[in-house]
Amino acid sequence: MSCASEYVPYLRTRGYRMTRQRMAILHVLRHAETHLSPLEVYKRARLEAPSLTEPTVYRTLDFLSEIALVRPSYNPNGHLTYEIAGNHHHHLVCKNCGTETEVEHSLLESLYRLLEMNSGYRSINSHVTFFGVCPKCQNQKDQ
Amino acid sequence: MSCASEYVPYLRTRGYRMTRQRMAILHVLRHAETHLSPLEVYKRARLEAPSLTEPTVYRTLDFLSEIALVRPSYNPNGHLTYEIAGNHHHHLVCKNCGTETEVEHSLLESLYRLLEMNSGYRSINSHVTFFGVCPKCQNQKDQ
DNA sequence: AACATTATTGCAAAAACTTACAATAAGGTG
DNA sequence: CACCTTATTGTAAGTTTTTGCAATAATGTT
Repeated sequence: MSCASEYVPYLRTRGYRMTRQRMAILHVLRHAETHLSPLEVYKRARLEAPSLTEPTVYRTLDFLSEIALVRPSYNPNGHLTYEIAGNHHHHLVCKNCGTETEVEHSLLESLYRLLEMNSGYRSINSHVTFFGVCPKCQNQKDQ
Repeated sequence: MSCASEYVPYLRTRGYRMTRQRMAILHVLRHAETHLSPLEVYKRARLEAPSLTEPTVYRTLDFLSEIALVRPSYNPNGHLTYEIAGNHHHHLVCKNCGTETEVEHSLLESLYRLLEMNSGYRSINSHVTFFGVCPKCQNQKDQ
């Protein structure tokens, strides 16, 4: 019985079903220390659910993002990667070396409220990835 | 003589070359009223530069982003689209209908400075796309 | 204007991602 | 437990994006 079975009621109450494939994918994401690309997810989840195919991985990641069980974000190459939803944070990635830092959501909270007031939009809750140059790479350029 | 020739010195001083293909792509972006997908850029620029190929479009858009002549951003489907760089703004896109609103960069300026102070990162200048629900779609749900 | 250097392109193929649709199986009901 | 409904998957094929490398052409130099 996988640790992912705790998501069953969450799906059930929304009219969705738990499947071996979703179980495997959620399990992989829960135990990943970092963001994973769809291909990475596929490789790992296939071990648990051998019939799993790539289209299903793409669809499932998209679906799980939709219902907020996983959080998508863009890597420096502009490709989507995924991580399990949990502590709400954003990412700051070094343009040069790719090093990642987490950004507390609280830092963005007031900006989101401001955007909502200015634009009339609601429910702004996107995960955002910022790019900059990290301290280490700054020093290298100084030399 | 295309309007894009004014970019020649910008490229030249950085050690890059102006080509018919880059000219065509810059021209297309300058006259586009909105973001364009690589395919759209390809279709339009090909009229000006018949030998143009898709790989070149992808490479050129990436290159022009790199040197800040065009600004990339993500559409609601997560695909990259491009627009000519100019007035510095971000985008707020409706999750539901896709309507786009511009967000003044000044609203983000202080956040960027805050991020830099907290993280030690520098040169945070990413274009960001936010997603929310626009006023029109909010009303539809109320009914 | 011819030549040299090398940035840039086109080509061909691979890799990544998406879609349509028929087959499968999750979970509710009798 | 057998049956029904329909959410979900696999298959096969399409589209989009990326890559390696040889051919091309933009610019500086003579």
